[in-house]
Formats: sequence, structure tokens, C-alpha cells
Amino acid sequence: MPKLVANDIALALKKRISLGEWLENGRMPPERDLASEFGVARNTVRRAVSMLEDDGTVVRHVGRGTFLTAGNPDSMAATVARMEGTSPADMMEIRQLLEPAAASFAATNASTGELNAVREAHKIACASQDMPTFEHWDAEFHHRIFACSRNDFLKEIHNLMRILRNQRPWFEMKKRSFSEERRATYCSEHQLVLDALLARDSEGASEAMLTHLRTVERNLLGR
Amino acid sequence: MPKLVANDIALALKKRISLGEWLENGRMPPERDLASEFGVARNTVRRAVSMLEDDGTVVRHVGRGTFLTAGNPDSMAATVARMEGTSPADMMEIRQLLEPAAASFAATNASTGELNAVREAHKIACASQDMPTFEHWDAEFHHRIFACSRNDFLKEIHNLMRILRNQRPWFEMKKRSFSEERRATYCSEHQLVLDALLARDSEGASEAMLTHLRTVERNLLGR
DNA sequence: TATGAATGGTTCAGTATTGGATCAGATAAG
DNA sequence: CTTATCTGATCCAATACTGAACCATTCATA
Repeated sequence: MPKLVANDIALALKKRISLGEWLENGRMPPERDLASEFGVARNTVRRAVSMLEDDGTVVRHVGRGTFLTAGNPDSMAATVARMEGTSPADMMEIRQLLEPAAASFAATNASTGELNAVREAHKIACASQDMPTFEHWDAEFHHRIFACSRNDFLKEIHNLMRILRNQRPWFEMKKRSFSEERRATYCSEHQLVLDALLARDSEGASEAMLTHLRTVERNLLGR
Repeated sequence: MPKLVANDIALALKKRISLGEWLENGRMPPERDLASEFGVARNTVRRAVSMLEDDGTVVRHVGRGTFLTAGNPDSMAATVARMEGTSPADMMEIRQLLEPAAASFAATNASTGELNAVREAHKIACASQDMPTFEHWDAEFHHRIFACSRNDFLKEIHNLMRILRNQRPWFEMKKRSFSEERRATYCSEHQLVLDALLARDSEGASEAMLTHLRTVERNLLGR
């Protein structure tokens, strides 16, 4: 009998959304179904759903249905796809945020076995004579530091960055910037990181890593 | 039954793949077989399998069949799949690394238009009365700060985190930890972040964001 | 080597579902 | 009376599924 039935329905829907309904595939029932469920004309449901849409709680697609904006299933792949276009400068900026932190975590959390694995990778990288081998063990050195960090999400982000860096534009860039002298520089910088890790000096590990990444950035981007 | 059958089939297939089905030879059944098994047209199965192909779960070869790409832990798809299992604690740790930095970047880089967008999201979030609306605009607030950061990679990482946070286990956790009082706390903390951004105080923005994230962590993980 | 079966790739016409838009009429509030 | 809202209905536009045919490639086997 009161007016503003649409408003009431909108609130009821929000309530049900907040209780986790329709979270499986993120899809709400068709307007026609809701209308009969609420015992109301479809027009009224439409107005209610439009309020949710204005909220940003929901998006509608002709022919497909109405979807919760949270619980977006397939956008993960799209996000990763967009990452493929990441510029070296952007990525270096993020590496300088994450890797010193990872090194710091590693200094406090790593087991001696894990640290030995880091040392191993460092040793092979230093001993390697050709660029692909060095590249591989250099990456492995960084990767194993992340492996010590005890944060699985951080590890996976690093995996992402690693995969991106192994793609075409990056590969060219690394090849161009590679030189025997730089390899030696990287080795000695890695050594400082490793020393700090072994000394369980988290502050020092973080700083050594940051220094190293700044060198890498300078070499890669030519600044 | 509603529609989006292909979507459901894609999810069912992913489930079965992650349960280790078809792992011996890495080969999935022919599309025609799957079609009859699911009781749908082959076109529909094709669309489902195409989704798997798009996110890299699977490769197809004419005349040979459809094959799993799993077994290669270095693939994007496998990395993303592993991320789905990220624990709240791990993610909060990374948020505390990245978001203060994003806020700091935003304070120096954002255009006034972008800052207005941030303010707008903040305003709506504070004014919202129910949990889904607040959730949405709270997320939008954070997202728009990342949008100011001028680092596309950082933005995409945040998108990843946002998607993960909208999935089942997180949703339950947020629902449990939501309360009117906490919403008010978040609003006032957001306000401090916003003030620092508007004052172009990168240091302050970073600190305010960190403070906020520590509150969120405390509420979410109950520490 | 040649053939044919198996398999993914493509296209098309037809049907069903779903949100978008509009309209005439009924009902309640001011 | 006027205004706003809801009802009930109709039509439109976009999307999804069906069923079918045909193509291209691969591979086992005659």
C-alpha cells in the first residue's frame, strides 16, 4: 500500500547481496523472475535494479543479465593480459618497492637451507660466462630471495614480473644493456645482498637490494 | 534454468582440471564428447573451452585435440591460479607495501581532476548506508588512488588484489568484520589520506594510508 | 603412399532469453 | 486536481544456445 515499493525492493536486494547471495557466478536472476518473486510488476523491479546500478553495486547487459560488480570472474585474465604491456620503467619502480622488502623479510625468515640455495644461485651466476646462463641464474638469485620471504603472494607477484621480463621487448633490452663489466658489477652487488642476508641484517639486505636495483635501472633505461 | 551455460561449463571444466583430471596425457576429451556429456551443443562447449584457452589453461590443435598447459608452473595461468589461494595475511602485508607507496606517488603526480574523483568516491562511501555500497566505494577510493599513481603496472597489481578480495573466503571475512563503527573509522582514516593528498603531502599520505591499512588488518585478522 | 577417421575451426539460420523503452490506465498522496 | 508511483502490456535490441553443415589438419592404417 505504501509508495516507494521500488525503494524497498532495492533495499531487500542489497540485503541479499550483502548476505552473499548470487556470489557464485556473480549473476542476479532476470528481472522477470525477480518481479514474480516479489509479486510486483517488472517495471518496478527495473527501477529497483536501476538504483543498484546507480550505486555501482551491479551492472546490466542486454541479453546476458545483471551482474554484481564484486565477484567478477573472468577479469583476472584480462588484468594479466594488460600487464603484458608493462613498461620497463614502471616495472623497475615496483621492483624497487617489493624486492628490498622481500630481502628484508628473507633476512629475518629464511632457513639456512634457503640461504644456501640463494648463495648457490649467486655462485653459479658469477661463474657463468655467457649472457643466457648469467640471466638465468641472476633471475634465480632474485627468485630464491623471494622464496625465503614466507609470503606466497609476494612470491607469485615476483613470478609474474619474471615471466613478463622474459618476453620479447624485455629480452632485447637486457641483451642490449648486457656487458662483461656490468655482469661483474651485478655480481658484487649481489654479494652485498647475500652478505647481509647471511648476517641476518634485514635493514642492510633491503638497502643492498635497493642499491642493486638502482644500478639495474640505470643500465636498463640508460639514465 | 537461466543462461550462460558456457560460463558454467568453463567453471566445471576448470574445477575438474584442478582436481587433476586428464593429467596422465594432458589431453581433454574431444569437444563433441564433452558436448554430449554436458548435454549441450558443440558450439557451447567450444565457447567454454575458448574461455579456458583465453586464460591460458589449455591449448588446442586441429586434428589432435585440446591439451592442458598445466605442468608448466612458470606459466601465467599457473601463477594466476596459485594467486587465487592467497591468504588474507599475505595480502595485507603486500598492501601495506604497495598502497602507501601508491598514495605517495599520487600526492605528487595526481591531477586535480583525479583527486576530485578520489574525493568523490570517499564522499559516497561515507554517505552509504549498507555494506555492498560501502564496500564498492571503499574499493573505488583505493582504486582511484592507484589510478593517480601514474604507474600502470602498479594499477594492475591493485586490480589483481581487488579481484582476489572479492572472492569467497574474503567475502565471508569482510562480512564478519563489518560493523557500523568500523565503517565510521574507515571513513575518518580515509579522510586523513585524502587531506594529505590534497595538501600534496606525499609523506603524510603514505603514513595515513599505512595507518589505515593497519586498522583494516587488525579488523580483518582479529589481532 | 593413399585413404579415411578423428578433431578442432568456421559459419549460418533459427529460437529463446534478457535488459531497454514506451504507453495507457489504476491508485494513492498532497 | 495534480503528481508520483505502480501495473500490465507490448515491442525492440543484444546476446546466448541449438543444430547442422562444411573445412583444414593430423594421424593411424590399409
